[in-house]
Amino acid sequence: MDKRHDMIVGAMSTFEAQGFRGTGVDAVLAPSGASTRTLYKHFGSRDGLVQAVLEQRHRDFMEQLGTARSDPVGELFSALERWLATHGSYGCMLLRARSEYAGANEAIVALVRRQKDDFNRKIACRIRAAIGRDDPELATQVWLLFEGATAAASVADLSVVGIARRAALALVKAAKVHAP
Amino acid sequence: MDKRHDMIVGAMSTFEAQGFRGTGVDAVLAPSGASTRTLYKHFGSRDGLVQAVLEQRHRDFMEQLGTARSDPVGELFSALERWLATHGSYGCMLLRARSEYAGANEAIVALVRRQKDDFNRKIACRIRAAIGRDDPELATQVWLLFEGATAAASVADLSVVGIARRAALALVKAAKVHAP
DNA sequence: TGAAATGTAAAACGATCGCTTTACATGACT
DNA sequence: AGTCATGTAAAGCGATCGTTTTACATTTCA
Repeated sequence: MDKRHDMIVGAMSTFEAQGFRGTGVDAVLAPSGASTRTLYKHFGSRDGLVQAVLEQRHRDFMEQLGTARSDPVGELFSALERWLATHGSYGCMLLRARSEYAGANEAIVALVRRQKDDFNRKIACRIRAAIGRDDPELATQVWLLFEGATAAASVADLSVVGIARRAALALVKAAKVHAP
Repeated sequence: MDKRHDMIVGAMSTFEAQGFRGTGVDAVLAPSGASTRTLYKHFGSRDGLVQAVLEQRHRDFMEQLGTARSDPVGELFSALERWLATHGSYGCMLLRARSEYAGANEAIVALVRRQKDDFNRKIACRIRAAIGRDDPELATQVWLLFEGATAAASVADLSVVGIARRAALALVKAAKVHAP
């Protein structure tokens, strides 16, 4: 049962650096040292492993965000900066998978959509903690800054995350002043 | 010389819908009806065609943005909405190519970085037109909203573009009030 | 007219793909 | 002790990959 996790972790780092469709199973299994036989025993297919990797990825990411505390929105971006510093900036793995498997594996496309909905619920929660009420448009704006910073960091330096953070906090502050 | 352009246009729509690495040359050439022989005569390799597609894409996109007029920043997002409505929402093709060819074709990675720098210069120009001075941080924030909306539209509906636009205009307005 | 340029159609190249199979090693648990 | 689960190693499956090649049709223009 431990090997399964090793394969997921190893495959995740390979997919991260090389993309999904352009990488063969041998390269995907190399980091964990697993044989192809074990791959098909555990996951049924290459795409099955990809799905497992994406599910693990989303769990890791959501966990790592922590819970809202003194600065619910700002800490969202602190978490992103920490994540990118340790994992590297390659763009959002979930969206990358979605775009590579569009028209080839609808289960993966649907999975990513659900994961992004999940993430949006978390952001809405942080907004409520920050301004004391729901504000769907503000939540979406913070989401866009978050996704924008994630994408931009792959072609610019990590300072874009702090810049996104200040934009988000400015929008939150403006929403806090004005009545609903 | 016309066939070359047909191949680029046809390949672009195939890459857009199916991604880059997961699509064979036959599928890429199908829309233009060109033979593989013509492909290698014009572009030397499959990757050569990919590069030509990306260059054409960037040109099309930058042209379509038009020139700053009454609302330099807001019109950036109007243009994005128009673009996504006609081309479909699959995420930024340039960033998608970058992430698929990372570790496999450094020329493509470098090309996309240059294209994004180019786009950032255009945004900085719009910011100057809007507030009468340079503001690099504000320009980056508008860029992040733009990239965020482009990415988000692939998993949410097109209304995210209007929401990004309002965030951008709010940030610009705040920058216009306060002194540098 | 006739050679050069530009195109399609189709077969075939070796390499690699995702996947299956056979054979064998290791521990764990009743 | 012996079975069962879990693993590696390695050969091989047919299919498909990017690319090259051969053969032939068409336009262009000196």
